[in-house]
Amino acid sequence: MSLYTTGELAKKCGVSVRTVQYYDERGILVPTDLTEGGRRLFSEDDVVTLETICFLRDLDISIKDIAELLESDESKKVIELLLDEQEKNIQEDVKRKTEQLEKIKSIRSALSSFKDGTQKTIHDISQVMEEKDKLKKMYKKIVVIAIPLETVEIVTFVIGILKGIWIPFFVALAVVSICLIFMFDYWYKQIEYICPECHTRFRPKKMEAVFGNHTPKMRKLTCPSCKRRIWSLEVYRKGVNS
Amino acid sequence: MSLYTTGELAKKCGVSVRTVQYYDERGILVPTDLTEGGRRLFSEDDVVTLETICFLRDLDISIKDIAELLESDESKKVIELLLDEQEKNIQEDVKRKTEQLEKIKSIRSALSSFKDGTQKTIHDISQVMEEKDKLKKMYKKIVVIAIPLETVEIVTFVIGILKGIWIPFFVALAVVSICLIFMFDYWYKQIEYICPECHTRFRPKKMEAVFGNHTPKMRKLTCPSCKRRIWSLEVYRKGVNS
DNA sequence: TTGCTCCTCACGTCACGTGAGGTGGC
DNA sequence: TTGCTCCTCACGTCACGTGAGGTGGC
Repeated sequence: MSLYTTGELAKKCGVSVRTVQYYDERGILVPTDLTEGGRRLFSEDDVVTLETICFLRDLDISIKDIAELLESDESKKVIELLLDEQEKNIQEDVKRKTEQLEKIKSIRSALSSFKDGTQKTIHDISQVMEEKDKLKKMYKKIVVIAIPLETVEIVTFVIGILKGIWIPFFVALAVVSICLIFMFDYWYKQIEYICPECHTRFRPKKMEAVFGNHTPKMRKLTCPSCKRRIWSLEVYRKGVNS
Repeated sequence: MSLYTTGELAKKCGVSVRTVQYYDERGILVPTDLTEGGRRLFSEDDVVTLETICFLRDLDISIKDIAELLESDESKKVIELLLDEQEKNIQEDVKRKTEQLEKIKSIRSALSSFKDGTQKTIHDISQVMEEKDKLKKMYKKIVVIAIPLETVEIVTFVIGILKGIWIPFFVALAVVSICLIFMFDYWYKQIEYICPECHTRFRPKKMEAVFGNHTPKMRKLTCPSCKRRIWSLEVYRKGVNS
């Protein structure tokens, strides 16, 4: 039976000498023997142990847990519990990191509308993103109400064409128009914009809010502070519903 | 302009007092003022700074990098570089963790064929999984060779049926049979099995290897050490091709 | 005898958490 | 005056890496 020195064992298993020493210190890889000079000597069994440790460490299982596992001989359940737990941990990590990746994407696209990269810019972007969910919820509400309204309009219009009865259409048109005005008001009360030039949060004039050129997240508006007409970022108004 | 104490600021931003103190220590959140008694006083600007820090920390950006970012005012490129780097890091992490999840799955399924949960069992499983890639490669080779052979057999068989010319079929059959014997030999030389009962690595008898009941990863074999006929795990033979 | 390996402290990493013991401020 | 908050050390966390200074073993 050949015995290995610390360095030999380390090389065989692809770890550092310090790591082997550390595992001894932590009590999970105790050398089979010591020389008179105090040097560690490891057996083939120790090689197996170290390989096992490396295998578990590759799964990011903590040394504490590995110690428990190695001590509690003959317990399948310990391993299974450990694997379950570790799986959960990793799944949560993956979820978190996936969200982070999404966030980074959003930041990049938001960043492109700002000219500078000041702290204020980053803060503005963080604000936009914080309140994104609230904005989304509001738009969902609007869509949920708008769809049946649109349906009624189309149906009454078709009736008008097919049967020549136009009264339902005009009644619907009136009702829908009133609803749209209310919805606009609802929306207008809950949003504001950030000027990417001077970082001011402002509310647009109603006319601009209605007719301004826009994308889902931005709108070409005149900033009341710096007076520039510029693509501004839509955000949920602070203080509403809190 | 209202000023915040450490505790107030911490509460407002949802962090601990100690964290605020630590950020001051690291120089990224220096209080606007100090009382005569040495207590920190933070302004509204400091709130913005802390919110920015929290936003960046949520992306696991290090305090060192945050410090650089906050100091280098007016530099969009710094942020973009940071985001790029962080994105890479996170993607690598996700990749690694996804692999870990796959591994855990495999371990669970391998574990089910063992009765105990000894260190040896874990080591056996680690060995099985280490050499999995090699096994897969070998099977790929076999399949790549087997598919054209099978095709030739089928084609010649069809020719036989349609045209009554059977000579090509029998010639092909002979050739294919010889190839299959060589392939079996190739396979047989590269694999061995682990007995889940006594943890012995062994090579099966040829007859059992041919006719033994099996799944892709296991085969019912007689362990030469403990003599039990048991579902054993297929592994790549140690020392081959190294 | 000369390199080389190995040994044991002991500090550094990273972003805080957690006391301890003392004090400011309402 | 009494709680409450805040202050500054200073140690602990986790799995090692990295010297320093000394020694074993071929």
